[in-house]
Amino acid sequence: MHTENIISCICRPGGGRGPRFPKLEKEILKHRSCLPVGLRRGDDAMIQFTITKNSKKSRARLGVLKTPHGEVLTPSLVPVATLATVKSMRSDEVAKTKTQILISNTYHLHLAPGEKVVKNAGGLQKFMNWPHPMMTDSGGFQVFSLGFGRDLGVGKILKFFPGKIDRAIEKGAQPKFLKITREGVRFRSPLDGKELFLGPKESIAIQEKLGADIIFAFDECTPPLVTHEYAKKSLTLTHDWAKQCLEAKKSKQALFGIVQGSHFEDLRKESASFINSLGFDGFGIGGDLGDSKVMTQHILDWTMPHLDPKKPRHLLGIGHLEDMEPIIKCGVDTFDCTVPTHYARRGVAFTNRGKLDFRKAQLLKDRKPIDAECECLVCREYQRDYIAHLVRANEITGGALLTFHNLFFFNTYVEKIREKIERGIL
RNA sequence: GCGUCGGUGACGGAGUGGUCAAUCGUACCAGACUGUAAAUCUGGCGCCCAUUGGGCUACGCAGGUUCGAAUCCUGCCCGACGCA
Repeated sequence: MHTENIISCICRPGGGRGPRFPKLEKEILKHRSCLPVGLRRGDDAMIQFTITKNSKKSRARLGVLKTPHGEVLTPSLVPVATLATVKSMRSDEVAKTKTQILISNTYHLHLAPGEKVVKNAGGLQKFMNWPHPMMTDSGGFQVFSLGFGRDLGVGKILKFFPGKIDRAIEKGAQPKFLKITREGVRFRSPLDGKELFLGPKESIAIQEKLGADIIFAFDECTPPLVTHEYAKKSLTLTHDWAKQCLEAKKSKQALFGIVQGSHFEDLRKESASFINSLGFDGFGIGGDLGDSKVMTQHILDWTMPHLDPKKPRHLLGIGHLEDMEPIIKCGVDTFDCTVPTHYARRGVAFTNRGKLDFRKAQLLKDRKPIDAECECLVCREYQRDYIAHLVRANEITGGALLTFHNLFFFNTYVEKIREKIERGIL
């Protein structure tokens, strides 16, 4: 039952036809955050998710995610703007890449410039001149990337790791540079050694000041190579934090709970059911995603059936081109990924004929656009030789042009997937 | 013309008798990158074979000293600066 309805029953007995008690209503609404977690459902939040079509061929669906800053047609890529910028790009340029929504980061924005600065500016959107939808990640990924990820030099998906059995992370293990406790995580910045404590309450407080439309619960993103025991223990922590996040939130921002459970079927199912039961506005699917794309698929297959189908599901940190169709077919509505922006700054463009590395000298003699079929501004107005020159000369404009193209290309790619769902072929 | 200092791999620049095919940086070549410690990181970079390894040619040029020279000596060539 929706919160507003509950309040309505209390204040307007007789299905709304009875006498009204506006003062009581106002009072209850004021203390809405004191309601038990289970009663405080997502309808408080200022997002609305409408599914416009369910695929008959897969779990894929089309939807519209309404936020106070506009609508997002789903499935959608969420480009990453960690420090309140899509690196190398102006926000008005990003808007021309078919980007609908961005995600920024709690941990990094807290360290610089600090959430107060952002709040003073009127929130993230005003701060960075992006008057469109936004999310903030909770800092949970940094528990991994600055923790075991840093220690072992591995990413979310384990590709190859020599001696991986000896390096398995056992229950009770701690990363070298941070400490994970029941209350939260004590970080030490690898940049300047600065300490930062982030737990569910801290993360939510920061995200409320940052003011994105959608915020995420603080979780422990588990590394690959964890034992079942470690993952299980970590899961109780993440679940505990999830409840605390719901309790801590006072704003009307939508809060997404994050499903963990590593690559273990029982834990993923348990986590999905539990997170689903708490009354979040939507879901994030996080953590390590196995050692192959097949495994990622399994993980999604275990998870999705346990999540309320009416609520949006965001897959955290996945989005190579070849990943998109499979994850969308599993029922993912939004997903963020650093790949398009990250690769661009390394000189790599994505095209209909594969990756193109602009560091290669041969492109200096190439007068063609990045991708003849791409309709982005860069492909219409610039040629490969110039971009190769910029990249090789280490000119920031090279990274900027490639970022523009990659974002446009990735967004167009998702757009085509949406069309496929629309036409019933996916 | 005299004097001083100097000439090292594509470039900048260490090394000043053996452990030197020569530290390091740049450039170049290759590879990696999935909720961004990321305009980053890793590897290669005289030539020829090779799996560890081996052979050859090299520190301006030509000689010399020495068991051994990029390193010491002599001459020459070139450069910078100073004095005429």
